[in-house]
Amino acid sequence: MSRSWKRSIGDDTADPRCAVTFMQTSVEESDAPAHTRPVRVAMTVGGVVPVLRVFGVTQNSASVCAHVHGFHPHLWCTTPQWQTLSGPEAMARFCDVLDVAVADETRNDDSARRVLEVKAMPRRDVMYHSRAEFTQPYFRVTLRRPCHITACRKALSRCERFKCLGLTAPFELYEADVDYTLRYMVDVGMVGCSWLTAPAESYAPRRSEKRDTRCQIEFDIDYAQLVAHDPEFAPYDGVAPLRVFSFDIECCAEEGHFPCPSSDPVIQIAVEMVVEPIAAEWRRVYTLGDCGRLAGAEVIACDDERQLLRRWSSDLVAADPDLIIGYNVQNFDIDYLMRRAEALGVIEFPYFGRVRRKKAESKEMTFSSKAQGTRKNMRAVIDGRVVLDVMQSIQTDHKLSSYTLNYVSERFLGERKEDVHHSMIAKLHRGDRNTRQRLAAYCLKDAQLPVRLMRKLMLIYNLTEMARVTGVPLSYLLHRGQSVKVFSQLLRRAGREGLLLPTHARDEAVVGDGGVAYEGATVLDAKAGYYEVPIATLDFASLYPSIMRAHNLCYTTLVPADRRAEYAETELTLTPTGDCFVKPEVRRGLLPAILDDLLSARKRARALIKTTDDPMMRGVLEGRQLALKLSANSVYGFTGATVGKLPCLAISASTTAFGRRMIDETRSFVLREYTVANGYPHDADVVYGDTDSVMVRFGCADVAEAMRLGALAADQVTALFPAPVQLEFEKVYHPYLLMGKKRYAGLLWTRADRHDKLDTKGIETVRRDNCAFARNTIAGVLRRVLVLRDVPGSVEYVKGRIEELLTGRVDISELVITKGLTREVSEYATRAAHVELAAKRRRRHAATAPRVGDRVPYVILRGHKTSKTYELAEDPVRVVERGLPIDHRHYLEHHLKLPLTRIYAAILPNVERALFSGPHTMGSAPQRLTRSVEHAAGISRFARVVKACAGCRTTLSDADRDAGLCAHCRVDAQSLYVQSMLEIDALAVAHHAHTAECQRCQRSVLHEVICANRDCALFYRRIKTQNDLREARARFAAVEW
DNA sequence: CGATAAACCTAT
DNA sequence: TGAGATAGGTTTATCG
Ligand SMILES: Nc1ccn([C@H]2C[C@H](O)[C@@H](COP(=O)(O)OP(=O)(O)OP(=O)(O)O)O2)c(=O)n1
Repeated sequence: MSRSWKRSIGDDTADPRCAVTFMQTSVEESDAPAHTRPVRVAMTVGGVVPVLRVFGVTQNSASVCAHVHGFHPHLWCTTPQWQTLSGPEAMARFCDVLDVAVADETRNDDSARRVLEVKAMPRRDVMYHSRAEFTQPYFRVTLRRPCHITACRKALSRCERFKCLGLTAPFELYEADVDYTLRYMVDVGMVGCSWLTAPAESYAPRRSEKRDTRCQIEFDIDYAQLVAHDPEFAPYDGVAPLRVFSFDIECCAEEGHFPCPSSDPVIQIAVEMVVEPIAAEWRRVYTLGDCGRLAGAEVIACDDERQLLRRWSSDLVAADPDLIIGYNVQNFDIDYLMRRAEALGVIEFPYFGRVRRKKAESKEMTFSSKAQGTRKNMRAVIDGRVVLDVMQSIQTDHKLSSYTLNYVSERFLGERKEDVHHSMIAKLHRGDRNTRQRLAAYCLKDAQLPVRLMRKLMLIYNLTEMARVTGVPLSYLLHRGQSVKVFSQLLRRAGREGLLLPTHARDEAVVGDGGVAYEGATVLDAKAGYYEVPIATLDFASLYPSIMRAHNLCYTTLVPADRRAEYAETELTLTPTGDCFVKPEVRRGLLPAILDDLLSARKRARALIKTTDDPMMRGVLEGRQLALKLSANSVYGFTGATVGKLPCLAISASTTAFGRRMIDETRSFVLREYTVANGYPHDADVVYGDTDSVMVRFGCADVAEAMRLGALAADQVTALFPAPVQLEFEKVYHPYLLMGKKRYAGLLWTRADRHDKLDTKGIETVRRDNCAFARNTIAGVLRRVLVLRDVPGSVEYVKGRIEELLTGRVDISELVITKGLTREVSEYATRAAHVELAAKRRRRHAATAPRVGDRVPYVILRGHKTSKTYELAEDPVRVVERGLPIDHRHYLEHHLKLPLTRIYAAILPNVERALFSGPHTMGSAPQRLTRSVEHAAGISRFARVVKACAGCRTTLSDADRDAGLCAHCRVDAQSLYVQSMLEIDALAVAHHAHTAECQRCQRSVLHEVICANRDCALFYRRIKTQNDLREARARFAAVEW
């Protein structure tokens, strides 16, 4: 076991007489001239051939690179005139003609043969069920290189080229859109993160002078020799010890500027190396200039930046990590380091991948999906190492209102983190060894946090499991979407049954009303109201997957309308959309089988949740369970994805149609069965339902009885439907506030003796685009009404909150609204506050401005009555720094009033009078805050400077200017004096308290607080009291007492 | 001014 | 050549 920073080179160097077994972490494409192949392979070819580099780790933590030879990509095709191609002679001619055609479609390639083989094989199309054992042969076209696949597709589309063979009809393509890496993995039965064995004597170890990589074990092997193990069974269900390299850099920018790699130096890099899941850890901090000692970390002080970069790069190579992690490392750190090294001419720097003589790269990628939106990111490509950007993982798995390291640390680790403002970084760097030591401590912390997040979120375990269940390599999980996972599973299942996936022609999707291709689920009308009796919730378990399994919905089971006559009625299922599928007894579909796998994995994850009491752990396992559920639902979604690889709306539309029928039947059953006429004390009512759930008012007053009836009804309804469809009694809401479709809140009970929690759906409290003030206030109301059952208390609470707001006592951090920037600023059709601000910020400071996919935080400032809201959005940090005036009344009118009115509509008569009139709505924000935006922004800069009375803030006449008080206030100067002193005193105390709290956070009272954590309420409070104090003192000083 | 479209985010 | 799906509520800008 490797127990040092450097990955030890011990007895692990491969002895060809022993087998090598390792866990695969990455599969990468490369190529080499065929004549240099060190191992014998089945197919003899010339020119450049592809070589797969399979990287991984042994159980002893030795790094491995297997150069896998002899695997060539292929696609399939067929033609209605297949009979023309019977016989070896015709095939040989076809092969030759195709080779020429492919050559004509290929650029920059050697002249060696491209079409290596065309072989007719008995296969079938996954589309449609067919009884026939054999319909027509399919031709497997093996090509030399991955780039020839595209060329071959183009060649096959040119019908005229094949006229000479008597082929005039267009070819139909199959599996012509499969990535080479995935093709290989599917064909050899290798799933992501699986264990592999190169058996003894099957491989050729690389002698040191022939090594291409820096892995400890490096060998060549024929692809047919490398054995892939099933991850289902021990010992191949485990995870190898992975070496994880986490780092963070600090740069020194010009005053007030964001660092720019062409001019601004990298001054520190902190690294934490860990071996997962073993707790071995090493820490190093590379500093520019000498630096005091750090506990638990080695300081490597460099005199020169070039030396620092070189040292970091070579240390990374020595550490030989499998995983490189960090927070936002792809967008910032890695890219910056590489650009910086280039600017400094440190040519050896980018060679920190595992492949010698290959540079790491950083390139821009955009990912776009409906659920995730559009995200533009840099992606670091480092051969043999997987880059896991913890920020990106959290962005895909969690919906948060901010994704800064500060915010997520607090959220997931429960600890505040300091953020050193860039101007401070330069100061600390330019100071002495002590200030640099301080900086190094921050830098190190930022390198350690990603490791802690990774552990807490169990990223490695969760990703490994997902890679194994869905079959895709780790990198696909990090950079691609749901569809490739479904595609991978489909390819595997189809392959096992001799079926081929047609390559879908990309034409315009048939889009119906509102840009939707087919009808989705039913949402029952909500009987809005406040229910004081228990409402039982019945919910189908994994509804769409269970429908697809129950009715055997699949490409392979679909029967086209004109072939129904070939089947007995009992062999078919007619779906509500009029589509027809064969029953599982005739043929079991691929999709149901895929869903079986995913759902059993989900079941295992759910079972694990019950084994722990730690809420954080439960949360993580819950996330894993949800990810598997999402994958299962995405199997359904894949069939409905009209811009995807294999849409089949008969499947997706039938699934939703069954779902609609089921929710209707469930509703009718409950209404019909649970009646006074049938001996129950009350007539039941279905007050709401969405897609797969019904909310039932059985009429009983106690929770236990509602649970009993709910469970009973669930079982009865389950019996109405084919297995594995199952209606579950899940929970009771009591009381229940139903506001409308997709909007409700209720106290949730899963057991009769105590409630679980307040559950809120769709209401403002769960929406990230509401400010915390609105969310917290509404949540406070819901808690008082539904949990404490104290309506009058809730009214008082609201009034108090409104008063706080209007008197300027609400912290700015509670008034920050965030909205996602969903596209480029120029692409918006209408103006919107967050978009205008994003544009403004770009003009101010392009490097720190929000990018597509980022969330834009803003507050609304006071402005002229004629101003549009979108003109009044401003960056919260700027607002605090400059003391810009917030439009508190805007928050009342636009973020609180309507939501609260809707909530109270079911609870209180005359909401307007009860909540929004009275003295608390008068407000009396301090004058300082009532300056208009124009004033603050300097539009009235040329106006004569007026001076206000320190007592009442009225404008002072020239005569009173020097005194600082108007005639009226001068009368009571003495009490004003006391008042002012008290105000200054209170502010000083508050400022001291905030500073002290920040010092506690930074774990040092000896130093000035330098944190600028925008996601920390304390930061805003501290700056605000600081400003208030300064102004109060200035006002005081302006008076001739 | 009222209707409608655009934008966002959520429920399932 | 990549991208699971649809339903629906609310706020704000814009159109007529
Ligand atoms: N991201 C999602 C969530 C749901 N659905 C569809 C398919 C689901 O079967 C159905 C019901 O959704 P639920 O959220 O109730 O989840 P499930 O029924 O799938 O799972 P369970 O109720 O077992 O948690 O809605 C979907 O297509 N995509």
